[in-house]
Amino acid sequence: MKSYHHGNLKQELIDCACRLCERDGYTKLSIRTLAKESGVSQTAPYRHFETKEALYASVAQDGFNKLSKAIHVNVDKKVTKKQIIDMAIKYIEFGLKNANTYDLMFGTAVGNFAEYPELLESANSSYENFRSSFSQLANDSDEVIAFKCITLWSMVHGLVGILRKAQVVADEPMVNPEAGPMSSAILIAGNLEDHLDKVISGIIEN
Amino acid sequence: MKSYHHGNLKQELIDCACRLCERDGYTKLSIRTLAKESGVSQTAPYRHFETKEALYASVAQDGFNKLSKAIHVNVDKKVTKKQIIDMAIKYIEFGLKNANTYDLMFGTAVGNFAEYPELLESANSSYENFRSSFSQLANDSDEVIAFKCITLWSMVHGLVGILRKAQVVADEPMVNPEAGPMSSAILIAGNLEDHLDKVISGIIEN
DNA sequence: TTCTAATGTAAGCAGTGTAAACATTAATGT
DNA sequence: ACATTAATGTTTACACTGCTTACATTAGAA
Repeated sequence: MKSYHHGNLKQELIDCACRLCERDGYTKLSIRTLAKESGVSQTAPYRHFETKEALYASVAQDGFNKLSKAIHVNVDKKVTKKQIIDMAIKYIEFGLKNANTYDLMFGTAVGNFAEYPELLESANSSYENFRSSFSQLANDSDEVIAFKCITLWSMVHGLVGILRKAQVVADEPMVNPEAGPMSSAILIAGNLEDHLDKVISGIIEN
Repeated sequence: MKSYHHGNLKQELIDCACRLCERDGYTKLSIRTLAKESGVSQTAPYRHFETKEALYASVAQDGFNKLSKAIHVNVDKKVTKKQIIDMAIKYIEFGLKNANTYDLMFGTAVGNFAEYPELLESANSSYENFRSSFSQLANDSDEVIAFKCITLWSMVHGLVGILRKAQVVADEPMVNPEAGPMSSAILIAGNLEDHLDKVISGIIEN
């Protein structure tokens, strides 16, 4: 005996979309299957998401919230370099374990975050905790800290992208493991903490 | 008086796809419009590309070839740090000016490069020139050089991604320019050479 | 010159995002 | 308490997509 109104459709759609996006990649997600999965007509989702991009935005937002939790550091106590290294590791792990969601967060599927204020808010706040943690490490001006943060973030963000490609190629036994940049990337993956220690030290001491 | 056979369809499809992918993003590209553009039936492209992904692979390969040219450095003469900085700038410029193609090269649209040997070859060779240039800068072991290369590449690659997001957000006047990481990224963009000098020096001297 | 492989076409399937018109119900104002 | 309105659902339909299958044409090898 189900009622005409679902009651909690929007959230169920988001949850379902998060699951499917992460499992199959956002490209494979269709609004129709999503609706079917929630036992609702094909076009019902359009009452809650104007376009598919808006749905993506919600999934991405959820991703940023999860990322925030994953890398969070208590900034009330003095933050150590080790904590920043740990943060970087957690970030990379998040990117690798939630690869498909990560695409949605940092790819082009959602063109302009400013069109989705909640998404922008979540994205910014996941960065803010990182920035304020990092700022405790050195006595730099705000501007210098901003530079260093972007540098570190770029590197870690770039590593996620490269390590993912490396994994794919490495899983393919046809490929000569000596060739190309990917084998080097694999090296780093096996030695992540040491590597990040060096790099982060380099950035801090500029 | 046009003949039944096109004569040069494959190359024309690739060229056209490159143009359209860069203009509108690869998501917007359809095989049908591509066929129409080349004055050929809808299914003709399938004689040259088994799937759409195979077509993407060709576009990506073309992208890597162009990237190689854009960042190429003569390794016969002694390579200087300034040349590496220049290389990084050229790389970033390429990523920003050919943003949509860059997506295809480094995103997930082409899942496994190993399935497209020519693409893998082009991708690897664009990295190889960078690596052999960089290796002239310091007297490190191959392994240390590999680490440093990946570090620098990650950072530059990450910067492309972040600067792109920053541009989008910055072009949207609704957004408070003081908020979030993107305004910091913009700072870096305006001061790219200095920034890269510092970072690259840091990586070299580890 | 014949045969075959390469390359083109036509028709059609199953699936997509989304718009428009309509149905049902929850919320609200009197 | 009841009428009205807004929110949320359904049906139908359009234009588009990637891709398959069966068939047509032609270039190049035997």
